[in-house]
Amino acid sequence: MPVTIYEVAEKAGVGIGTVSRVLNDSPQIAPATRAKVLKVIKQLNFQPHAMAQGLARRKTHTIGVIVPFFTGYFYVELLRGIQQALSENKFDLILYGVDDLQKKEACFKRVLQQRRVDGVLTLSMPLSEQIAAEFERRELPLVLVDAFHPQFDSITVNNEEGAYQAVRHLINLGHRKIAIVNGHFESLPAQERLSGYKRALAESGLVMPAEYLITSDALREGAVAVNDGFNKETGYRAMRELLALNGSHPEAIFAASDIQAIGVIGAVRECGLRIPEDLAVVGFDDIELAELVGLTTMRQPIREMGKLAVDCLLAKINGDAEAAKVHHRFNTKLIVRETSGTRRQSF
Amino acid sequence: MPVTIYEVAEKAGVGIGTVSRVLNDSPQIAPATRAKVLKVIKQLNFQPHAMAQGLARRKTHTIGVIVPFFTGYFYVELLRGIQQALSENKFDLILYGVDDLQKKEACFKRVLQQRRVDGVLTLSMPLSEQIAAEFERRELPLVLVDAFHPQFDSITVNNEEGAYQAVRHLINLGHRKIAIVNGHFESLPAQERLSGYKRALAESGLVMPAEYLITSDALREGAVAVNDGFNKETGYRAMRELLALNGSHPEAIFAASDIQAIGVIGAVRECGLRIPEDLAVVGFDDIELAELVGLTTMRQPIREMGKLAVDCLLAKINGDAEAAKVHHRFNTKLIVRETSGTRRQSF
DNA sequence: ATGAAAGCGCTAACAC
DNA sequence: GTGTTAGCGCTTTCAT
Repeated sequence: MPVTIYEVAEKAGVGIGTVSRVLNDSPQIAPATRAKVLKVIKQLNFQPHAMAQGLARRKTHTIGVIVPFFTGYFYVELLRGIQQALSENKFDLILYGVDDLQKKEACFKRVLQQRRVDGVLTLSMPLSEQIAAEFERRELPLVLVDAFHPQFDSITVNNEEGAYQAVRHLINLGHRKIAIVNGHFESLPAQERLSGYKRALAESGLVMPAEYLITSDALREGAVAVNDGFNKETGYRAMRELLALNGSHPEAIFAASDIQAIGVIGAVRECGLRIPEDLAVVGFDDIELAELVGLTTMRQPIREMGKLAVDCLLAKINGDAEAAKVHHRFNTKLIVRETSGTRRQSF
Repeated sequence: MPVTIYEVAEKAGVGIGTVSRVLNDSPQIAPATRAKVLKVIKQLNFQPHAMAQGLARRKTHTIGVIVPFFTGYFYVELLRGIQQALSENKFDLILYGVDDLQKKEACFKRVLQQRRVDGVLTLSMPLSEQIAAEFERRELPLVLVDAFHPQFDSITVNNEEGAYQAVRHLINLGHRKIAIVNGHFESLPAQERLSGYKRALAESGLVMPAEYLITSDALREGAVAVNDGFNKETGYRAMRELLALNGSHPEAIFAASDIQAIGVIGAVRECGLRIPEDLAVVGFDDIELAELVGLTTMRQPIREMGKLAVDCLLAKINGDAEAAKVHHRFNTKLIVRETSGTRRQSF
C-alpha cells in the first residue's frame, strides 16, 4: 500500500536506479530527469522506507543514547542538547534507558548486535574493558559523556578543578569545617570531585575528620547499585548523619551535585538551622532547580556538552574527522547565590 | 563481518529457515534441532539484524514518541513512565523532539512515511484533521497523551475537575479574589482548566474582573508559538501584571501548571509579599519541584499515564485489543502544602 | 519437522 | 546519464 521507489520510477517513466540517484542526489544526473522525478516524488508524497534504506546502505542514520536511570535533571538537560543537535543533522535518536545497572551489559550487547544505530552516546557510564573491546571490534563509533576511557572520545567537565574552586569559595568565606557529600564512589565524577575538595583543603592546611567525607556508598540500599547516589535522598541522609555528629558538625557543605545539595538543605532546615548563617552549602551542576532555590553552585555547560558530543559522534560516523581521539574537557564556573552568601536565602 | 543467520545455519548444520523459526520460536520444531541451533546462537553471540528483520517482517518493534519542545518536567516524567513500560516489552523508542511548532507537520510526515515505527505516542499535541486522516489511512496506531481526538485513543487527566477542586480549595480557605495564570489557549488542558476555574467561582457566586484571567497568549513573544506557555517565565510575567493592578491585586492564584506557579512565587517574593500570608498559590501537575518548594498543587499521575499510554499503544499494535477506542481519563488529587496553608512556607 | 526460494524496498556496481 | 541486476539479512510460503 505505501508508495515505493517502483511506483515513483514507473510514474516518472524512469528506472528505479534513477530514482535512487535522485534521492541520494548523485552528481551526474540530467537536470531534466531529476526535475521530473522530483515532481513525482512530491506528488506521491514519497519518502524512502528507512529500514530498506538502512539494510541496503548499511547505515541507519540513527544514533543510540544510553542513559542511566533516565532520572535526574542533569540527564534531561543533556538529552535536550543532544536531541537538538541531532535534529539539526536530521538524525534520529533511539533512547535506551538503563534503569537497572544489571541490565547495562545486556543493553550494550543489544545495541552492538542489532545494528540499529550508527553510533552511540553513553551518559555518565563507566565503560568496562570488555564492552570497550566490543565497540572497537565492531568499529561502532562511541563517545562518552561525563565519563572517560582512553580509547574513546569523551566529553567531560573539569570536576577536580570545579570542586577545588567550590571549596576554595567556602574557605574564602571564612569556613574551616567543610564536609563533602558525595555520590557513589565508582563514578568518576565523584572521585574527581573528591580530589578537588582535598586539594583545596590541603592547600590551606586544613584537615577534616574522616566523618566529614561522606559518600553515598555507605548509605546504599542493598548490595546492588540501582542508582549512582546523586540524588536528593542521599543528600538528605548524609546531612542527617553529619548533623548527628555530637559536638562538632561542619559549618559548610560541598555537595557533589545540586540535587544532593537540595537534600542537604532539607535536612538542615528540619534541624532548625539557617542557611547560610549557620551552615553554608554549595552544589555542583547548576541545574534549573539551583537558581530556584538560590543555591550557590559550580555550573557545568550541560547543553553545550550534549551538542559537542553529537558533533564528535557525527564526525566519527561520517569519517570526516577520522582524526585523533578527542577528550574535551569543559570548565566549570562558580555561580554564587544565597546558600553561601551573606544574604538570607530568599526562597 | 557481523554474524548472520547464514553462519548460524551452517555451523548448526541446518537451513536458514530453521534458524529463523527458532528465532521466532515457531511451534513445530524438533526440540533437538532447537537446542542445537540455540547453542550455536549463544556461542556466536548472534542477534538478528533489526533492519533486516524489520524489512521482512514489516514490523520495527519500535515506537515513536513525539514530544513538544522536550522541555518541562511534565514531559520528562511522562517519558520516564513510557520508557520503562516500553523496555519491559522490549520495544525500542525513537524520540522526536518538536522544538519548533512549525516543524510539527514535517515531523509527522516523516514518521508516517519512513515506517521506522510501529506506532506513535504524541504528548500534549493537538492533532490536526489532516494528520489524523493520514494516520487513519496508513493504519498507523496512535495514542494521544494529554490531548484529545475522538478517533484515537487518548490518555488524559480530568483537567476541568482538577481545576475546579483547586479553586474550591482556595475558596474554602476563605479567599475571594482569585486569579488564574494559564498557558496558551490553544492547548486543551489550558481551556479545560479555565472552565474548572470558572465553574468553581460561579458555584460560589464569585465574579472576577477580566484582568484576573490571564493567559500566556497575551505575553507571547512573537506571532510564532515557540512554546506552550507553560513555563516559569510566563508565570512570572503574569504575576507581575497582576501585582501592577493598582489597588486590588488578587489574594490567591490558581496557576495552570506548577512551573508557572514557581514563576508566580518568584514575582510575589520580589514584591516583598509573603506566601501564603499575603497571597496563596496553588499549581497543577505535582512535579518533583512542587514538593521541594512546598507548593500546593493538583497531582496528575504522570508516570501511570505514560505506562497506560504504552499499554494501549502496544495493544493496538499487537491487534490484541482491536477493541473500541479507549479514552482514559485519570483523576487528579489535591496535595496541600505550604503555599496555600496557614503554615509559613518552609523552603 | 525442515530445506529451498521468493520477496521486503532500497543501494550500488555494472553495463550500455 | 540511465536501466538492469545483484545483494543487504531476515521471514515466510511452498514443497518434501
